[in-house]
Amino acid sequence: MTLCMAAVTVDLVLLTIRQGTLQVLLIRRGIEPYRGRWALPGGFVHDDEDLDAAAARELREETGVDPSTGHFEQLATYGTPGRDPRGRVVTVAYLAMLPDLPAPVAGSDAAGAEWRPVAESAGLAFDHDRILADGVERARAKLEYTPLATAFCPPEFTVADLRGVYETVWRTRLDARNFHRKVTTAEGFVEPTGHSVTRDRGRPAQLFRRGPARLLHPPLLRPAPAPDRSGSDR
Amino acid sequence: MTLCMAAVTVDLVLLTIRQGTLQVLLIRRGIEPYRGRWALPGGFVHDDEDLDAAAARELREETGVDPSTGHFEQLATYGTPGRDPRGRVVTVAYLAMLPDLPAPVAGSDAAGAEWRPVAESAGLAFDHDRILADGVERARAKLEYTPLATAFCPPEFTVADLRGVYETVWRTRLDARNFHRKVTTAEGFVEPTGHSVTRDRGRPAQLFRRGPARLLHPPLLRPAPAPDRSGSDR
DNA sequence: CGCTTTATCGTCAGTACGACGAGAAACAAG
DNA sequence: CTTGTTTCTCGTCGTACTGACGATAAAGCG
Repeated sequence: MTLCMAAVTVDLVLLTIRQGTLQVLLIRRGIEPYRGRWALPGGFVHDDEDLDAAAARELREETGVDPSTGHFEQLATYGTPGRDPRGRVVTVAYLAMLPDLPAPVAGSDAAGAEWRPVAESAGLAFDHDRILADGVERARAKLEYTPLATAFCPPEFTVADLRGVYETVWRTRLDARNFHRKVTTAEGFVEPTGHSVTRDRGRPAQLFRRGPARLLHPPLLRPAPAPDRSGSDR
Repeated sequence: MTLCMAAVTVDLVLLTIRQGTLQVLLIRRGIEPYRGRWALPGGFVHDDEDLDAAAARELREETGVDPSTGHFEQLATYGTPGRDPRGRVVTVAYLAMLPDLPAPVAGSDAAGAEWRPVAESAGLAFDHDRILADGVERARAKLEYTPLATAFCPPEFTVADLRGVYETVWRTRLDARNFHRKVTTAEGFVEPTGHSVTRDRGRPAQLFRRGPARLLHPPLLRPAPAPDRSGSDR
């Protein structure tokens, strides 16, 4: 039995919503392999560094954002032989859902870090297409039974903002009135701040902040996910 | 930046239901560290071997079971420095939900492989307590919105068998009549075989097989998971 | 001041679910 | 063979939740 030693990296699927579209932070690779191609940000895990800590460090390095902003979780691990032509590399992917950052990609050490629409992100380096797809699918599913849509929002937001998150991530249109009822009556989903704002036009909207709930009971299900979906393992 | 090379292993959380309790396959360790303690089965990933393939191989080696039996998925990855006193070891954990195997632990190469109740499995080697807990929690959650409870059942089973799976894994009691309605009317959950069997006493029950659905719409929610649950990340 | 736009509240019917009654079909005991 | 017990299966009822959609409130615009 061969004992496998491998390089261990973390890759980040950083999702946010900008200009009404779901966007992911990508880096233009400056070196081979895949030079000039877009890739997910990531890097090697240090000796004596926890996986979560490595991912959090990369997040800070790439975006200057504190991991406590938004939501952060381990996604999955990818280690198919040959996924990196330089040798055996096992990567632990992390998924983050972040609000639209005012100072985007500030302290980034990677040259060409950029928010790019997920819909136009095919053709990434390595197996990052797959990792991104898995991350997006995870985010879609989590919106159903958790209040994590608020992770895409700033500290204070309106019901319409929150609805926009669902509509963007799910690529659906939701009824504003039913959504409003669901969100405001669900226990611990959002809490009113008392303030209100006027956006563009129309009646001013109440501002809310995140509530304490970690799960939605009952969940907020997607309209009709087609008669059957493919196996959602991994 | 230190480039981290690590040994990569796979660990298996193999769950089944035996004698009305949720059980996990454990191995009595014959060598240091943690000699004599129970641990999850697992082993090193071979060179040029995919992670999924390594997990499937271990499953076959430990149980003689084909991975297509039951359900099999990646759970999470654990790589905290010091989790293995021998050096940096990153382990990719896999979760399997298996029917009660007629020939249990047959081709097992590990000396003392044994099915043991999850409830009595505290004090495992390494961080396996945590991995097991994560696996059980994942299984509990998946029963809600997937038809994977059938993975614990043999090819043909009764509604009562299936209800037993839910009751055992959730440690709850469900109303037999409501459960029967839910299962038989949910699209693609189960399909009648036409046969029926008499178990101990009582009216004979219809036999079913797994249906084609991968998701339950709407889900089968647990009664009342306490007012609030802790963060369920990782 | 109407008109448009957005936010919020309300209504109504259909679906799903929890609680529970009742019949059907087996076995065991008398 | 009858009665009782057990388990499976079908129904009923009230409540909760959801989807469709009408109506009102409160802003900006011309």
